[in-house]
Amino acid sequence: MPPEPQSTAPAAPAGALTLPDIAATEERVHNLRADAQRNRERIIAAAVEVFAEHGLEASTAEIAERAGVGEATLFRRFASKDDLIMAIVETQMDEVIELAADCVENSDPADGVERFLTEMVEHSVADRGVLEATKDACMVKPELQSRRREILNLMTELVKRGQAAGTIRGDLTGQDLGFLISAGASAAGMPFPGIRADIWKRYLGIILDGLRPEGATKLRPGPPARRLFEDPAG
Amino acid sequence: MPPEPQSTAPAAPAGALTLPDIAATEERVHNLRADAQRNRERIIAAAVEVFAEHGLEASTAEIAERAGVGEATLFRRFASKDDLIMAIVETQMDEVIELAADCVENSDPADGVERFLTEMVEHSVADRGVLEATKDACMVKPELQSRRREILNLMTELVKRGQAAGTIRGDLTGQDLGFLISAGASAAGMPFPGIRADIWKRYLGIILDGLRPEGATKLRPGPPARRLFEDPAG
DNA sequence: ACACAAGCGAAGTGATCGCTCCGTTTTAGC
DNA sequence: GCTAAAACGGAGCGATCACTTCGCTTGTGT
Repeated sequence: MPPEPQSTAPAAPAGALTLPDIAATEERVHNLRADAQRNRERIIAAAVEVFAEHGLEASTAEIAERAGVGEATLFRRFASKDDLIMAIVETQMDEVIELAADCVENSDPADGVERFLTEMVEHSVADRGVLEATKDACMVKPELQSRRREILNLMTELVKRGQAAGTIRGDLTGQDLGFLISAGASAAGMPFPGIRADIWKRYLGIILDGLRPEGATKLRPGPPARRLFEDPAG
Repeated sequence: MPPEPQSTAPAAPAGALTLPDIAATEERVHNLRADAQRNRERIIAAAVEVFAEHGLEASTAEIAERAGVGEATLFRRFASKDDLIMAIVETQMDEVIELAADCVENSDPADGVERFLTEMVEHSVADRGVLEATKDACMVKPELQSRRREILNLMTELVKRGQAAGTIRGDLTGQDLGFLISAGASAAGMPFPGIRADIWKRYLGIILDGLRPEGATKLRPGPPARRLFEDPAG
C-alpha cells in the first residue's frame, strides 16, 4: 500500500492526511467489536506507559503483557510496532498543537515562548518515548507533515509576538524552538541516580536567558530553512 | 571479580586505578605476540570509526569485519563489548583532560569556557559513539572516577577564571558544563537530512549568550552537587 | 630448524526481538 | 439460542545480537 493513496477528491495539500484517509481510519476503528475496541485502547494506554519508562526500544511483549492481551492481538490492531508508535505520536502532536495554540491565544506575548518551551521540555523529560519519537518519527514521517506545518506556524507566531513585545531576540525563528526543546531536555539524559528531577529547569533557564535581546551576540549559522521541517524527505 | 580489587600497596584515592592495576594492564598488552598486538590496535581503530558512525549499538561483527579479523579475536582481546568501549572511553577522557588543561593554561580566561564548550560539542557532534558513551559509561563507571574528578576540577577552574574575567555569570559551576555540552550537542540528534553540519554552532551560540553575566536571571534549581560527578553510584 | 604455546576464524549457542500461524473462544445479528 | 464471523492467545519463525568452541595456523624461544 502506498503511503499516500490517491483519492478521487480534489487535491489535498501534499503530505496532508486526506479526508478519505481520516474517514477510513475512524470507520475502521469504530467498526471493531466491543472487545477489540477495548483491547485497542488498553494497548495504547500500556504502550504510552511503557515507552515513557523504557523508551521506544521497549518490547512489544512487555506492552502486550501490561495491556493484559496476547502479543498477536497487538499486531492485529496495529500492523507493526511502528504503526503503534505512529498512532501514539499523532495524538501527542495534536496535544502539542493545542498547547502552542493556547500559548499564542492566552499567554502574554512577552512570555509565550518561555511558557511553550517550559511545558514542552517538562513533557519531554517525563517521557523518554516522546523524546525518541520526536527524532524517529515526528520530524521526518511524511504522514505527519500537516501537523508539523501547523506546529511550525504556531511556533513562528509565538516568536514573532515575543519579538514584538521585546522579550525575544530578533534573530530567533520558529524553526529554532524545536532544537531548543531538544537542548533543554538533554539534561534528562544524564544518568546521575540521585539528581533532582527538575534539574532541567536550570539549563532551560540558561537557554531562556540566551534568548533575550539584552546580551545577544550574532548567531552563526542562520536558522535552518522552513522547508526542512515541512518536507524533510524531499 | 570485584570492581576495585584490593592491593597490598598503600591506599590509593578511592576509585582511582591503583598502580598495580595499571602495571598489570600495560604488561598484559605488551606481552602480546606481534600479530595479536597489531590486531588489538586494528580492532580499537575500527571500533572508534564504527561507533562514531552508528553509535554504541553497532555490532561486534561489523567492528571485527572492518578491523579485518574474526569476531573471536575481538573477544580474545576484550572480555566483552563493554570492555572494548571502556578501553576507547578511557583514551577519549584523557583527551578531554588534555583539552581542558590546555584551555586553563593557554586560553584567555575571558574565553576559556567558550573554547572548551565549543571544542567539546564539536567532537560530540562528529562522533555518535562519544555522545552515547558519555551517558552509558563516562559519568557512571566507578573505574573512571579519577578521570571524572580531574575533568571536573579543570572545568571548575575554567568557570572561576571566566567569572574573574567578568565574561561568565556568577552562578555557574564546573558541574554545569557537562550538561551544557550535552545540550549543545543535542542539535546533532535532529534527523533532518539536508541540514548544515554546523547548525550546532547556532544553538551553542544561544547557550553561550545565556552564560554571560549581562542578561542573567536567577537560576532555579541550583547546580547539582559535586559528589554526583565524583561518585554517582554511591 | 623445530616444538609448542599463542593466536586465529568459521561455525555454533542461547537469548531476545518483531512478527505470524492456527486451533479455540467470544461477540453480534437473527 | 444459534451460528457465522470476528477476535483471541500460546507457540513458533526467522533474524540478529553478544559471546564461545574447536580444529587449524603462525610467531617465537631455543
